[in-house]
Amino acid sequence: MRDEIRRNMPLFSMGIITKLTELTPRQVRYYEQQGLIRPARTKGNQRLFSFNDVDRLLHIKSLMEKGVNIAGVKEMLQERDRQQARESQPEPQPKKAVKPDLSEAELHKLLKRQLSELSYKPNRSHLIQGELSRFFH
DNA sequence: TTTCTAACA
DNA sequence: TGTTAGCA
Repeated sequence: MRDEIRRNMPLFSMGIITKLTELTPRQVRYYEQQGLIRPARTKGNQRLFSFNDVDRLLHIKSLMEKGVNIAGVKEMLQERDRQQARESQPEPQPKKAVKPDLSEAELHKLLKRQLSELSYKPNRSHLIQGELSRFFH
């Protein structure tokens, strides 16, 4: 898996990242504070982001745009990290329908939790519920 | 010129 | 989240 090395190679400055993701530097730094990403640093303490960081930031952005809060985003990304860990490590067990079912179920849990939290926000709640309703048949 | 940290009318 | 101050 030398592809992982490429994906994690620190390449992009803050300026490139903000253009690539359309996030503000403030937002990017805040997400780092929250432990959502951990970019490398230059000798001058400048952040250097990898393709993986870009990926995560875009993921974060899309979730935030749907009204998911930081806590929710954290859980979603943790779930993504768990799946990646399982893919990198040899999984000697059943080859097929185990991993997908589990992650799907957990995803639903998380979304339900989000939905109940959002119900206290009279403002956007109807929009969010409309977006998320397809997960609860 | 760009980015960093810290802090707030 | 925005924005600003003061550095490197």
